[in-house]
This record gives sequence, structure tokens and C-alpha cells, in this order.
Amino acid sequence: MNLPGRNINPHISVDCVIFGFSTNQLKVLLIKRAYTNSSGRLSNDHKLPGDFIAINEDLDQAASRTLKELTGLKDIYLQQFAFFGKPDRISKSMDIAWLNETTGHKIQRVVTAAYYSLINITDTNSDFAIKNNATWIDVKQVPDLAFDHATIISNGLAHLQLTLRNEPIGFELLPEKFTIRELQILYEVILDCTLDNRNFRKKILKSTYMLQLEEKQRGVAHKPAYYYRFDRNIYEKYKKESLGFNF
Amino acid sequence: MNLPGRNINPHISVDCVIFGFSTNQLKVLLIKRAYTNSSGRLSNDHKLPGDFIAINEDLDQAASRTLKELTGLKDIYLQQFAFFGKPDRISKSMDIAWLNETTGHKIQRVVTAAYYSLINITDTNSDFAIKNNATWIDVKQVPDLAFDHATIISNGLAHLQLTLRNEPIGFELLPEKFTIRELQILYEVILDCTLDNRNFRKKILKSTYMLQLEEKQRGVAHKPAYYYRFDRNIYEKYKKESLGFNF
DNA sequence: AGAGTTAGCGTATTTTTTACGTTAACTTTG
DNA sequence: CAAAGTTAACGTAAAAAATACGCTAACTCT
Repeated sequence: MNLPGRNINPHISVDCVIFGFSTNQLKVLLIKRAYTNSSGRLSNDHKLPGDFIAINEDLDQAASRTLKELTGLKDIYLQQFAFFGKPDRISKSMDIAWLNETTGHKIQRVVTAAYYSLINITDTNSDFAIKNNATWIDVKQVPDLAFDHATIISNGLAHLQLTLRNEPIGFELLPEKFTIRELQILYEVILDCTLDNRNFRKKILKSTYMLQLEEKQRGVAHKPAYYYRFDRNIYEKYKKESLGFNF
Repeated sequence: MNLPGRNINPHISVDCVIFGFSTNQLKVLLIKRAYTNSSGRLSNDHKLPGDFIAINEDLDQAASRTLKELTGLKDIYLQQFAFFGKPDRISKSMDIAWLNETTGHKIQRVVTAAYYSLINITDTNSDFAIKNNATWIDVKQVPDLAFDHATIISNGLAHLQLTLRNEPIGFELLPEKFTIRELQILYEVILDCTLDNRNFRKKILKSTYMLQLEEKQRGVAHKPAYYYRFDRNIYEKYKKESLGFNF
């Protein structure tokens, strides 16, 4: 929240692309914004969660603070992925008006550090977010956004896709226990492709760090699947050092 | 160059990790810096090429300007890879003193956008760099540096290594015409490994975008190798869309 | 002329990826 | 309560890619 009078550094901000996954959709958490439009009326649109950094606050800190304030969550996957600093990124009149209203400062140029975060949507953090005026929106149906936030999201998505193919991070978007199929659907949705379930399974089972639990699904209208979990310790040990070339 | 009185934005800077390759070493271009140390004497050390951004200057612009001023080169491989904004990154007394001396401003907190660049060292651009007080230093023997520049370099190197394994960028560090072996040695040095020459050759020949020229080496004390060049157009066309998982 | 060096082509083996068949175990429906 | 519907879980065969080597060719230097 940009409270007037707070000790902020008005030149640098952080913006968080917070990804979540539910009902087989990849979603972003967006904040409803009210601003005064050119005809003097109140309008609404959406923006990314973000904030100016505080004086003496680290960028990473500012990002996790934003995340915490919005979802109540901490120690969540959170990665810087780019910065955006075009001089004209703050040029739409509604954006300028909104900044003046909310900060009390005359904001001119802001360079923003973009982070993306992966969270497992639960009732608890979802309620928390809603109280903070935030909504989960399907990545494929993001409306017009404030500033250059649309660019930031598509950029963040590209980073997520790249990372998803090279590092085991998919389950960050799922509950601690998940089935292989749940994970597969997540991959299919995010990478926008279809995968062969038998081969996907093999790929997962081959990795030493995906552990099968004793617990199975219950109440499903088909053969119940075992739950799995990711073991970070094992992963760190066997982390791939191999020199594959993928060009 | 940080000239006092110029129209700079003193809160944001760019720093460039400029990589070059010569005599089988990966090198970084560093700038000699003179500052007044705590006992009032002039001392020397090194820093990354970088600058504050100008008011209304884009970050990418500021980075390529820095590169141009230092090497005379433009249209060179240049990529943002991270930003550094710890509140205490400007805290050593010599750094504070140097900033005051060179900018004339009282600089407090600076967030910097880090870029890395790949250039082919030639006599021309090397002379140019030397005139600007810069020197090429082996990445493995980087001395103590100003600010957090050592961190920035090692971070940049990690990014270079990652990219080198996933995209064809190695030849950016070589002359337009190069032999397969030259490229192989470059990979070995940057990735710190040894590669089988026959398999490496196969890998390169398989790619459609590495074109053999008619010209051969001359005057070498062994069978002369054909020169190759990279064809960007072909690469863009056949760019890998494949969904390999490397986790 | 012979030694030394890297180029350039090839082959056999192993590993990884891809494609697809089949039975098992649950719920829902008629 | 049997049949239909659905996904789980295991397996096999073929194709493609990565790895490990062997060998001759073509140049310079001594």
C-alpha cells in the first residue's frame, strides 16, 4: 500500500506477478484500482501488486513484503526476472493521476523491478487476498492494465515457462501433496501443450526427488492415484550438473 | 562518464559486464578508478563500466551508450540479467568518496541494472578501450572491485554459462569467421570443462545455421580447418520450439 | 624426410525420448 | 448390482540423441 507520508523511495518500485493455479487455469493476482478519469469520474481497472521500495529497504525485501501484505504468505517462491525502466512507462493520464492520489508525491519516473511468485491457492490466502481488493484472473483473460503491467505479465509468463522446463518448480503451485496427473495438467496448461501421460509419469518417477506417499486419493470416480511430494534435500544433492546443450 | 552537472538520475545506474575472449581466456573489461583513500592519498582499483542513467533515458539505452563510449561498438549482444539494490551496496568509504568526487552530487542509494555483453576483441576496439582507461582482465583473476561489482560479475558469468548451454551465442565472442575448434575451446573455457572434439563437431554440423565457408585457415602447423559463420536468419527460422524437459 | 599437430569422417554402444497397448481400481448410472 | 466410464499404473518396441573411441588427411617445423 502506498500510504502518503511513508518513507518511500519514489524512484524505484517492485511489481509482483503472482501466479496461482486452480480449476485447471493459470491465474495472476491483480489488484482493483480506482482512479479519477479525464472527465473527473471514478473509474476502475487493474494493476499488479507492487509498491515503491522504502528507504533502506532491499528490493527482494520489498517484493516479499508486498507478497506478504497481499496474501499473508511468506517464504514463497519469489524470483526477480527483469526490470522495466522506459521513461514513458508512466505517461497515461490515469496512471499519473492515480499515483498522485495514492502517494501524495508528484511521481515522475519510476524504474521497477519485476518479480514472479508461485503460490498454492488455498481458501485462507484467497480470502486474505480478496480482503485486500485483489482477484485471481486467468492469465489468458487479463484485461487492460495500468502502466506497462500487461508487458510485465507476459514477460513473467515467458520466464515461468522457461524455468518450468528446466527446473522442478511446478509443484510450487500445488498443495504439498499432489498426484502425478495434477502435475501433468499444470504443465500442459502453463506450457500450452499436451503430454503423454505414460511418458510424463516415467519422467517424474525417474527423478529421485519425487517421493510417493502411502496416501491415495479418495472419493474419485476412477482408480485412485497415489500422492507425491517433492523432496528439496534430495533435489539439491542430485542437482543436475550435466552439460547438456540445448541450442 | 559521470560528469558533474549533467542531467542524471542519481538513483539508478547501469553496470555492464563486458565479456571478451582472447588467448584462450574469458575476459572482462574493467575500468581503472582513482579515489582518495581514508588517509587522504590517491589509490587505485577497478570497477565495472557503468553510469547513472540520464533523465528520460531508457535503461537499455544507457547500457548501450556505456558500451559505445568505452569500446566504440554498437549493435552488440547486450542483455539485462539482474538488478542489484541492497541498501548497503554503497557503504565502503572509498566508494562514497569516489562518487562525490566524480559526480559532484551527494549520492546515497543507487539501484543498478546489470547487463552483460559479448564482444569480439579486435585491435581497434581494444585500443579504443585502453584510451578510456579500461583493461581486459581474465575472469579468473579479477581483483578486488568497487561496490558490489565482484558479485555482479560472478552473477553475470553464471548467466552467460546458462545461456551458452541453451542458445547459440558463443560466436558473439569470436570474429565473424571462426573454426569449429576455436568455438569448442571457447565453450571449454567458459563452461570450465573438456569436450570431445569429434562429438562437438557433430553437434555443430547438425545445426543448420552454422555455415561452412570456402575459406580455410592458412599458415597453421597442421591440417587447416575450414572457417564457419553463424547465419542468424536460418537460426530464427528453425529456432527450437521443442519441449525438452531438463530438470 | 620425419615428427608433431589438428581436421575431419566414421562406427559401435548406451541413454533418452517417443509412441502406444493393456489391465487395475475406483464411482456413477440404469 | 452389473455395466459403463474414467484415470492409474505398468510395460514394450522403435527411433533419436548422446557418448566413447579409431583412423587417415593435410599442413608446418626441424
